Amino acid sequence: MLAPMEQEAATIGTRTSLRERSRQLVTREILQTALRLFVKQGYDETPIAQIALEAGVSQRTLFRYFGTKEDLLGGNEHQFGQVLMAAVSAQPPDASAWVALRAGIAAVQALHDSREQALERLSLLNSTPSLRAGWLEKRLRFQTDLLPLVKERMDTGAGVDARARAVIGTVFACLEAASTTWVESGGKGDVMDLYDECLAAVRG
Amino acid sequence: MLAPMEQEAATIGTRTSLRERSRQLVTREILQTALRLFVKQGYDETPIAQIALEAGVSQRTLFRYFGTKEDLLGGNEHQFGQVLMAAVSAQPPDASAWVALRAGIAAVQALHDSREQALERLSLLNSTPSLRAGWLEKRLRFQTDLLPLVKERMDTGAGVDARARAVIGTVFACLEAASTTWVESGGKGDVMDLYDECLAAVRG
DNA sequence: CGCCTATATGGCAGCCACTGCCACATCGCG
DNA sequence: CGCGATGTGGCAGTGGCTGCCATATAGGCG
Repeated sequence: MLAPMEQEAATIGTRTSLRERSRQLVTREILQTALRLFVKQGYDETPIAQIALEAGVSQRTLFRYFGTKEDLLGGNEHQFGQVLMAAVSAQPPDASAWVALRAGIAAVQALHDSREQALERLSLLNSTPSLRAGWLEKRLRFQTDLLPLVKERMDTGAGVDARARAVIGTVFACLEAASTTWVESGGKGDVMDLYDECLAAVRG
Repeated sequence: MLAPMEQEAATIGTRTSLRERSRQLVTREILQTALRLFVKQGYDETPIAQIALEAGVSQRTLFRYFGTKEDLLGGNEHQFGQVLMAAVSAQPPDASAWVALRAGIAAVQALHDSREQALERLSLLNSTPSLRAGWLEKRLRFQTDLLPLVKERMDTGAGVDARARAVIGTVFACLEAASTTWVESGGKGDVMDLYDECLAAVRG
C-alpha cells in the first residue's frame, strides 16, 4: 500500500528523515505566513513575493511547495475529495442518494481543525471573489466525480444523468447555503443542522 | 429615458455618429476573432496578443473594449443579471419562490441568439475550467442579488436567509444540471424541459 | 472653413502569478 | 569519503492586465 518513497523513508532510523521533517516545517511556516498576511491585508493585496520573503524562502521554492496561490489557503482539497468519495461509497447499497450524500458532507465537516480556523478561512473565502471562483471550480470536479456513485442509488431510466446531477448540485447548494449562513452568523450553531434545515426547505 | 450622450448622438444627421458605428464595428470584429480562435485552438491556448493582432487593433485598445479575457466570450452577464432580476420581480406577489425563479431562468433562456451559438459557447465553457470558474463566480453574485427578492416570497421565521439561499442555489443547480446534460447530448430537446425534470427529481 | 477640445488609439513600462532552465548546495547511501 | 539523488535559489520569460503619455481624429464652435 505504501509508495516506494514512503517505504524507503520508513526504513530510516529516526522514522522521518531530516529532509522530510524540514519539508513539513517549511510547509507549515509558509502556510502560517500566508494565512497571517491574507487575514491582515487581504488575499489579492498580498503578493507571493511578500509571503516568500517573510517565510524565508525564495519565490521559486514557494511555488514548488504550493503550485498555486490558492493552495496557500491550506484547504487541502485533495483530502476533501477523497474523504467525501470514501464516505459516500461506504454507505450501504440500499441507502438513498440523499442519505449517502449527507453522510459524505458530514464526514467532510469533521475535517476542520477547529471552529475558529474554519471560520477564519471561510470568511476569507467568502470575501474574496477570486478565491470563491477557485473553490467553486474544485467543487464542480467533486460533483462530476460523484456522478457515478450517485447514479447507482437512483431509479434508472431516462434522464438519470440529469437527475443525478441535479441531486448532487442541490446537496452542494444546501451545504453552501448552510456554510454561508453559518459564517455570517459568526459561527453560531452546527453546520449540519443548518444543512438539514436547508434541505428540508427545498424538499418540503 | 435617453441618457445625455444618446440624445446628443440622436441629433446628428446619420442617427449614429461615426465614432459609435466604428466602435460597434470594432467590437464585433474583436468578438468574432476571439470566438473563432477560441474554438480553433482553445481558450487557454489563445493569447490576447494574437486576438488583437488578427483583429487589427492594439492590445491596449482591446483591453479598453473588453476589460477581461473572459469578456471576449460575449456572454454579456450584465444583461443576463438584469433580465433575470426583472423577470423575477415581475411575477405576481403571490407566486411562490419556485415559480418566480422558474420564470426568471425561462426569461434568461430566451436571450440566446441561436441554438448553435449557445451550444458552441456552452461547450467551450464546459471544457475550460478557468472559464467555468469565472462563470460560477458571476452566478454567485446573481444568487446574492436574488436573495431579497426571494425572501419576500417565503415563509418568514427563523432561518429565512438560509432557506432562501438554499432554494436559489437549488434552482441554479438544476439549471446547471439541465444545461450540462443538454450540451452533452449535443443540444437535444429543450433546456427548460430538462430543468423541470431536474427539479422534479429533487423535490419529488 | 479652420480651430479646439474631447475622445480614441497605440506604445511603453511595469506588476503579478507562474514556469523552465541551470547552477549550486545538501542529504543520505554505500 | 565520495557519489548520486534531491532540494534550493536565481534568472529570464510568458501571459493577463494597468497606468501613463504622446498622438491622431471626430465633432462642435465661431
